[in-house]
Amino acid sequence: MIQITFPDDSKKKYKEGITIEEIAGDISPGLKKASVAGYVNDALYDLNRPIIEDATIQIITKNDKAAFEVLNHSTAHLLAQAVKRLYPDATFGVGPAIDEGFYYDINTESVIKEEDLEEIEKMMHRIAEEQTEMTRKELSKEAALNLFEDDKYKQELINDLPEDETISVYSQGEFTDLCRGGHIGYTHKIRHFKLLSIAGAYWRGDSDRDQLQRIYGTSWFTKKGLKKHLKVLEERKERDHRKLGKELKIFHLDKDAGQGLAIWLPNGYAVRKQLEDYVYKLEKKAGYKHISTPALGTKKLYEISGHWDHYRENMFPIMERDDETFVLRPMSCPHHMIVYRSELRSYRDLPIRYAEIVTQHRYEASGALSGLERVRAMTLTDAHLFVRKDQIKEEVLAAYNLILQAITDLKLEIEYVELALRDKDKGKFHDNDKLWDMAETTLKELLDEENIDYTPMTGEAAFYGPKIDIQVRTAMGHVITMSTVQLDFLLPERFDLTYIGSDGEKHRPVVIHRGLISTWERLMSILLEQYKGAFPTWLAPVQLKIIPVNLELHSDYAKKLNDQFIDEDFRSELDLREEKLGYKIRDAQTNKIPYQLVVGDNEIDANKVTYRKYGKKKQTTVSVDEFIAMVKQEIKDKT
RNA sequence: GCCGGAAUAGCUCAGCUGGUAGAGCAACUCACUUGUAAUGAGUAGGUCACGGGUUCGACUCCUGUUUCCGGCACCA
Repeated sequence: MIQITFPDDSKKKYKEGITIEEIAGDISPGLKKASVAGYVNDALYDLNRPIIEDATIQIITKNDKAAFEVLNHSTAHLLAQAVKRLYPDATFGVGPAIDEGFYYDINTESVIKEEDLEEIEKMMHRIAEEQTEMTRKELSKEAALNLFEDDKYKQELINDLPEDETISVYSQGEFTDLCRGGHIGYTHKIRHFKLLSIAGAYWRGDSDRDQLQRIYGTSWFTKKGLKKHLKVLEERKERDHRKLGKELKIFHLDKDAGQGLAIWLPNGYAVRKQLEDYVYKLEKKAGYKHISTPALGTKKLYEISGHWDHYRENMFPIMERDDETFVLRPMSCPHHMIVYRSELRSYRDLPIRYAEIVTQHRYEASGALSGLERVRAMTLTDAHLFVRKDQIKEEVLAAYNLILQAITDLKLEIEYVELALRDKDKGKFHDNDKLWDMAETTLKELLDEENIDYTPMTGEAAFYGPKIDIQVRTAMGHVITMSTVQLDFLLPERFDLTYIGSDGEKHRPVVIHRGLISTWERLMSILLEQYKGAFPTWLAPVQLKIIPVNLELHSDYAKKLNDQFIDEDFRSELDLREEKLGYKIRDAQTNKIPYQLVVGDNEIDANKVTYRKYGKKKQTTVSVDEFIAMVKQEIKDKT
């Protein structure tokens, strides 16, 4: 007999070899049905894995977060078994559960197509109906290597396992897979799933190695859950910034203009201008000075900065004219170093904060380009802060808080904060260990002191230094970098930047690179998805649309209002087209204009307006002055 | 860049196994002159992404290129 301790500290004796499923069944039939797996002394156990010693257990039920992972991981195994039946030559890479489902990487001579997924799915259902048990077996490394002797991927995985790690395999029917486990025990418990897509993926994420075929899918405990998720996927497409950007005439991409080279249309530029003005004001208040430097610079400038050595592959090819070689700038830091260097600086001058609206060009891999999210020409307000060492923390923190301010004002949410560190084994980082350690330690300390949760990311640093990256999740579910604060001890060295200290000696300043809210391109993609194209009034390309009920009778009043609104700095437009009222109203609504004003006799008589807020049915009649005050307040509040 | 898919009117899409293209919306014309999501009638609009091939004949089949889409790698 063994003693099982439950989360509430109650204890009960069971025969050795009892499973989570049996214990759940002992408590209640309902719990048995809802149980998915369990934690046994904090280790994830399959539903049907025998427990052989005294243990504290916790039953995972369908509603627990871990349950979804277990189910999806098990579904990945089911997928692999089905694929193996249909494609006997198939070998497998990894097949984990992910946020919203699972995938499995497959190597086969056959090319699996989108249309084949249906057949694979059918086979999965058939296997599930066979009601096979998923059983665990632990074995020695030697035995494991033997078992997978025809599978180079599994061999590699086994050889890379730590020596003390237990090697386990899971079998269901004829199919056996290397796996750490945490399974649902029986194939027939997997019922509501869908295969979603097929894509290429490099073995172990290494572009120099094999490319496998990756099948993505999602698996749920109920039909309703699956259906709901599929609907979410559908709805995401509706807020795709590429679709909204076209519908609302925000931007245009044209292959004759060049791939990844986005064109801002009037509506898009109207929004961007508001953002530019907003950021300018924010920076001015925070003590930044704005400058302007060229998009073109000498190759030498980028050799000094180190970009030529470390970033060349992301740069457009050089241009030669007379005896000079030029490059299109991918970043603005080198120019800002030059600006700093242009005068003699005193310790009293620091911190110096330079900001610039910069258009930069980067040669991004063609396959990476996507709408406004990844482009080859991008504009942002970039900034570099030149500080003394004793000012680092204060200035990094101030920059971080400025970022928080912008993210809050834009109603965005931070997904998580990354601390990007270097990987000493990778060559892409400059090699001054002392500077690196100093920079990394400083940032870590700061984040800890401020109680900011962060995820360390080894190898993700910029070549010149570590960075704090602020990640947001797009409506499409992608996590992307929104803002960044980077600490740089290298460029001051390379440009020989100095200031005169209180001791009369030359000292080295430190540079903080700061990206506030990404580039206008990326920000626009995020905002379009965030707002579903319905911009808040302060950003909307057109804020007010005035529609006269009758063109002959009410146009004069509409024009008068429009003039007045434009004098108030509102972005107001008149709709004087010879169309029906209903048509114009629909047009204003489909263009997601915040305020739609219909004016007729009632309004003229009382010098009032009747407005309808976008998305709302309610009509409100107020005096013109009241309306102006209300909209002004709303713009001010950024709501 | 890599793996897979796609490309038909300004936009969204139909077009079965080869017989040179169609709808809705938008545009234009005419009539209608309107109180909160599409007035009606008509007109025009296409080297079916581009190049090469197979064929009596190619939007359709083969092939190359370009761009876009789903991922991977890369990244703001």
